[in-house]
Amino acid sequence: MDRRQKKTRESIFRAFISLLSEKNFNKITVDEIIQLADVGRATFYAHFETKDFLLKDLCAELFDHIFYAENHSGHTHLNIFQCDIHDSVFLHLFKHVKENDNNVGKLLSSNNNEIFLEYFKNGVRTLVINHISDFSDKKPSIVPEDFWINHVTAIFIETLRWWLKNGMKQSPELITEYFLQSV
Amino acid sequence: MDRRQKKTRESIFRAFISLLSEKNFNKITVDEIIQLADVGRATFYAHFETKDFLLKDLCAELFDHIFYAENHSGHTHLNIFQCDIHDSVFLHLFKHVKENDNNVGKLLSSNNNEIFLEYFKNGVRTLVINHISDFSDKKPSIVPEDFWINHVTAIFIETLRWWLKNGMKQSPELITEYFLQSV
DNA sequence: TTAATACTGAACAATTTGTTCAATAACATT
DNA sequence: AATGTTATTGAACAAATTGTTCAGTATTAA
Repeated sequence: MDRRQKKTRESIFRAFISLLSEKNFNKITVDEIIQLADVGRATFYAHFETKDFLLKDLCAELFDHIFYAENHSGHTHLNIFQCDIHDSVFLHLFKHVKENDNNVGKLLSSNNNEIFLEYFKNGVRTLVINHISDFSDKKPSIVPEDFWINHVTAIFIETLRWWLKNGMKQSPELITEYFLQSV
Repeated sequence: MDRRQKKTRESIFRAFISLLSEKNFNKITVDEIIQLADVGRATFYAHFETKDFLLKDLCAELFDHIFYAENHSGHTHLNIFQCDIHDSVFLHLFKHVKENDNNVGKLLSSNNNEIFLEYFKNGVRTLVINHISDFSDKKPSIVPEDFWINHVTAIFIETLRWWLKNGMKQSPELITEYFLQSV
């Protein structure tokens, strides 16, 4: 990719994240973004069709490298499995968020944009589906499988949000314990 | 309240709910609302400062009579306790939503507006706090009290959303069982 | 009947959005 | 270093939307 394109794109993302952390998505104007990013108006629209697409692209940028990756044969798989095999994937995810807290954390805790949360939720859901057998001994027999997947996903998300809201005081290991115990 | 005011207000709410069920809050224009509600532009702004306030007022309209009520001495209390004492409050809440599914249900299942969900969540949270002792025997000892309140609240909300998303096929009694068992 | 109040609808300025275009700058390649 | 390609710029533009104003009309409560 052309160096200019990359710089513009990153500059817009940076500005956008900064604005998102202090105000609601719907209150942010394109003018604010391009002024903070210091790019021309036409440039913005050359990169992103609308503000909605900007948000969607940002989601992809932030999450895809955590959740998904492509191997050489073009298949998509869960990228998170490639990391340290000794951690549970959930502990691993908590660590990811903590390391990256200027971006993912900031956005997940500012309860602004469903699109963002929705995107993240889908990633976690995929993860949960792949690990649902770890929780099957805790599943009450009367609830349907689909309910249970939803349930575990929601608990993970809410644990994460609680952690972020309270300033990530606990270690990722302890939070993982909270998560696992409360399922 | 003047009969005209009441009619106008209700007409706007009706139109707004109808629009909310088919498109995102941010995509709805004031023009669409007043055309569907069949009221003048100036009238709309005489009732609601902005579209945001309209949403907030709608939340109050739909939820306050479920969650809160004022007694004659002016104190606010949980209205839900006044209903059938034999039901658990949670079963009761599921019933409320089912009866009112053209409004509350429609809006909660269309994952559009955080303001709406946030408002609802606060009501549920108050409820959970008042009943947290019912769940204390299930609470893992390592998690903090505040975490646990969050957790139970989230499970209730997610159970409700799952139920709505799947067309409320289960009875309120069964869903309450799902909820209680998965805590 | 009357006085107060709510509604109307059109007109208005101010913001915001998304597009266009010609000029300029940065880039990759030879 | 020269060249052709591509990205960026900034200004100008129409269209859509917001929120306000006001004089005229209709409804209400008493």
